[in-house]
Amino acid sequence: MSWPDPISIETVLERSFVLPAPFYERAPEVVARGLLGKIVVHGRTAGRIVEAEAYLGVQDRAAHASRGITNRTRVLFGPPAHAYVYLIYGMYECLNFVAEPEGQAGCILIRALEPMCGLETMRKRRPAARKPEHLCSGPGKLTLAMGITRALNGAPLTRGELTVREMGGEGKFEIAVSPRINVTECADWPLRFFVAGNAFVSKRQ
DNA sequence: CAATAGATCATCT
DNA sequence: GATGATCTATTGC
Repeated sequence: MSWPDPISIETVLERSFVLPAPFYERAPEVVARGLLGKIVVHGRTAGRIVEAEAYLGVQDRAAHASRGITNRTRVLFGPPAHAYVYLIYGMYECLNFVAEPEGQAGCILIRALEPMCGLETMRKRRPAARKPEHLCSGPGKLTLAMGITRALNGAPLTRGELTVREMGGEGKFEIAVSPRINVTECADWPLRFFVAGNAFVSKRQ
């Protein structure tokens, strides 16, 4: 039993373009919505974003940025279109994209991907996954499957080994909204966005 | 199916 | 020294 790629990495690279930096230079909730359907590429693995959460600046007590600038949160206050990767619960890494103009904090947590390329590589990295739907259906899962680590903290998303792309021919899809998962502060803010009905999101909808 | 315990550590108080 | 933007295995229905 093998899990074939729905599309080859070569085709993805040919038919897509890298999202330009100004795309990220907006409010996190706007960027989060816009990121749904876009493609994260790292090496020969790629996945379509189907779930993302917005984290705002100082006014959002659930956001790391609410504590101000520290060693960890420095990149959150830096220029947009860069990766913010941190360790959570001592075991897993979470991938975020920095939003807002430089000097202003805000980011988007990528919570789930629909795997497109490198499924077999992902499966080797995540033996516990029994179906493709389990490969990237959570923030800790997708970083493992894609091979993304803190070494990429602060890396640009517009060039280099980690990029985010848009591919034409994307059909329309419905966007659903809910409160963010596992946050205790600002727990009722509707800042989680996902593709309605998609089987690859992290929790039941 | 749902609920829960345990693993494990950088970060900030 | 307490606390997580989590995942998995296990238990119990």
